[in-house]
Amino acid sequence: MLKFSVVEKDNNSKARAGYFETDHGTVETPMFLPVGTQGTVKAVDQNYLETDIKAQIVLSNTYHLYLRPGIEILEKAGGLHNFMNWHKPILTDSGGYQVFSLSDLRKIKTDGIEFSSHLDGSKHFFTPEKVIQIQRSIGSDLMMVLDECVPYPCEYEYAVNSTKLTSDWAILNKEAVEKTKPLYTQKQYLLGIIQGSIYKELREKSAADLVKLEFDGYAIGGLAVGEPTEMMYEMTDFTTDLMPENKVRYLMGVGRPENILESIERGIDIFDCVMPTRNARHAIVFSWNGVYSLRNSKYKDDFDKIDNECSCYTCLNYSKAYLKHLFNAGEILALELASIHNLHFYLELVIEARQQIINGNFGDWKDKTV
RNA sequence: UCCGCGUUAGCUCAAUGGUAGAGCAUUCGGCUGUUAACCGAAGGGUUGUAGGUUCGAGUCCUACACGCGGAG
Repeated sequence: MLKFSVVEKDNNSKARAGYFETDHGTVETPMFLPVGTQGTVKAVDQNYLETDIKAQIVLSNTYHLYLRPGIEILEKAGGLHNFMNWHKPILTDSGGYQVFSLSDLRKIKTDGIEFSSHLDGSKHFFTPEKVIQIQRSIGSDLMMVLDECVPYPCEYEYAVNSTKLTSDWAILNKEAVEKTKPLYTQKQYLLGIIQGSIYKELREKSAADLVKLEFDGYAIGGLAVGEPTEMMYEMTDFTTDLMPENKVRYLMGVGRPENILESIERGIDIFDCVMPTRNARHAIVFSWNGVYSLRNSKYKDDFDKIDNECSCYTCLNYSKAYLKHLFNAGEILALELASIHNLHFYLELVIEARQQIINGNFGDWKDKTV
């Protein structure tokens, strides 16, 4: 069982500072997971992730790694940690999100999901058992159950059936983990995913079904898929009350800096999102002074750093004008430098949030920051 | 000097005599468990100049200017 400890609780909200331990190290919460779908956080070398960005854990993806390079290569490499030379914890998503994002290429059946590979059109069938088996081959420290991430809006009738499917699969995921063993030396834990779209009674049912199964931690899935932000906050707030206090809580796919702080306040411990990396590649940078686009012409002769308070590699060495030039010229260094900065900012944000919770000042700090 | 080809958006180029467009560039948006170094929108034109033919000319005719190639 994954041991999650709460270090300090906020007096005025559900925010909490804690940590959990894996065989690849401790993760202090609240924490943000850089997204490394294909065994790489796009445009950022593992060395920067560890030393400059101070990432404590990264997320990777079962579906993508299964298609390429494939489980045979991953096993030959001795697992993903060895393969990508990353020595800290890895969490793998199951492919449930690809049910949502590759909706034209898949068919959902009662016992699993049929995918047409987006790479070569070949057919693949994902079941809860199969997804656990692949995550064994990957060797992720934290595995995710196979679920269905439904779009927004979602008809009630569809959400009822989908939530039941995710609950049924949760049982099979759990059994598959109990029936199999890790291929490598590290322990592997399994997190359940609470679904239910925007319907509170379905979130309640989903949470109840999953809590019974005693997962190592619990995620909220199916949010940040297009619903209004207030609705996302409300569902998060509602759902964290249904989740065990002594298990890590993961809000999948969220989000913007303000979404993360608001969700910490509502009791979430870990987050992942493509936003800092994808937006970096699209010339959008985050800072303590807000978000801005290095595409804008006003930065062409702005020789200040992206953020005067930032201590990241990019800000220590380069100006906005230079970054803008690199983006305009289509130079790949732009993608790397902006990604390093954004991830550094996201990590600093959650690390600072943790410190503020411990100091008993989270609420005031959050209000000033958002 | 003659012959041929060419001249259309900032650039490279489209457009059977019938509402002048595209790509790139520029400017501005959007990205939330990555099919995304991606996607979208906007601005931008006396079609080299001056005439002519025609209901109508970027398109046909004449002259001139400029560029490229060839001949002498």
